[in-house]
Amino acid sequence: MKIVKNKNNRGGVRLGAGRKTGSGLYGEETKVIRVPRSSLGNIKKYLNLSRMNNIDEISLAYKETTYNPLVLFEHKVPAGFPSPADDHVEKRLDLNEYLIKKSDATFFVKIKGDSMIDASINDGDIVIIDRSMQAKIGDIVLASIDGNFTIKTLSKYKLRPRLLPANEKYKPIEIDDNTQFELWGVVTGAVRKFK
Amino acid sequence: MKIVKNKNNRGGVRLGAGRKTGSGLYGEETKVIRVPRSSLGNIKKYLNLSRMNNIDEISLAYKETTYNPLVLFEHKVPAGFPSPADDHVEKRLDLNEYLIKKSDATFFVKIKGDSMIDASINDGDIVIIDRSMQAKIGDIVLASIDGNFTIKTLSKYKLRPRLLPANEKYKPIEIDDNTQFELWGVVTGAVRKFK
DNA sequence: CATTTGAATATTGTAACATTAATCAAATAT
DNA sequence: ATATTTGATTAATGTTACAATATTCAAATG
Repeated sequence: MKIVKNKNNRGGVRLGAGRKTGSGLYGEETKVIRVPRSSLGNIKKYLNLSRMNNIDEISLAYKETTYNPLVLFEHKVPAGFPSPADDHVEKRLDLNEYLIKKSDATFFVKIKGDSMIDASINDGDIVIIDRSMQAKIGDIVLASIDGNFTIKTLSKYKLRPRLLPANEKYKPIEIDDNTQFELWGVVTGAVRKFK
Repeated sequence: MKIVKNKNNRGGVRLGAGRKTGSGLYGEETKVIRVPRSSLGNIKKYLNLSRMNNIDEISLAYKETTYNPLVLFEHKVPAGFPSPADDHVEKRLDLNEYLIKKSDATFFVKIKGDSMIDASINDGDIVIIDRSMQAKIGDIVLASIDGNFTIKTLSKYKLRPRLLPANEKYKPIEIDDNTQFELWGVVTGAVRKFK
């Protein structure tokens, strides 16, 4: 047997050596989960998404509508506008009820960017999406194109789907056989907070 | 030591016994993957949604754009926005909660006309009004002018209040001593229904 | 013939492990 | 002096292992 002595004698114990926390792919803690094989591709693709286009974040609809009775005046209010304190003219409105049909199939997406500005959907708005609804031509939809999420108007061009941004600055997106195209749901409403 | 004999003598080796493949949650093979913690909630939600919704296809009659839902990911969570990333508890967004601060002082008005179109408030929208809030210059307010109600941006001109429409077609409304002017509240949000 | 029961086996969440990657400062080279 | 090389060190990551659970079957029982 031959004992090989190291040519080099470098390195050694060093204080504070080693990889730093947060130096990983995600820069944060990770967890192990088990997922169905058919979803693996989508999930990995999602994890690899570098940018999100005009989607900021997402959340689910509240399950039980907290019926929060409030007054609604709907009209052109001529002279003699009724006081909101007058309870005989009031209509009650639950925003959840008004804006959400199927809460199980509904979720929210916060909008980033100005690509839907002509449809009065602005940066910071939250749009309401129904996943169970059939998308028709002309509907505003949430879709993913080659891994990027976007909210656009669904249209048709030469027998293929096409996505139209509601802002002249942007071009329509054509879908061909080489385009990964997935429809996530139909935008049924939008809310905005001023204050 | 005491030897306990089983009262029962059932069961035993049986051919073909045991759980069947495909009897699991997803009905298919699963795999284990590691994902960043902030994505956990959305991935789980995605897995839930795709399980309970067997949506098949986009309604465009044209073939192979199969509905293959993808995961949305959430990056930043502003204050007050519930985080779907919470491990077990699936938090949901309550629109009433999100848009209304003081329900006692809040009421709704349905918008007619296009005078606020530049503020992305359109005909048919419902705006949310807080009566208890102190109106500041720049706020969108509900006011009555000589008995007519209107929604405009509050501004100031020569020490007097002035109401600005958010549409170039319309002129600012000046308030003088002969004008009946009353502030009814501050517009804190708006909702719109597409479908 | 219906019900009870324990064996059998897939499922599923999590822990453990091995491999890879990143980081540091001493040792060496220039 | 300054730059480069190097191995120790430690986090990150993908995979396997494992324990607990859920499901299914048919023999034993009533």
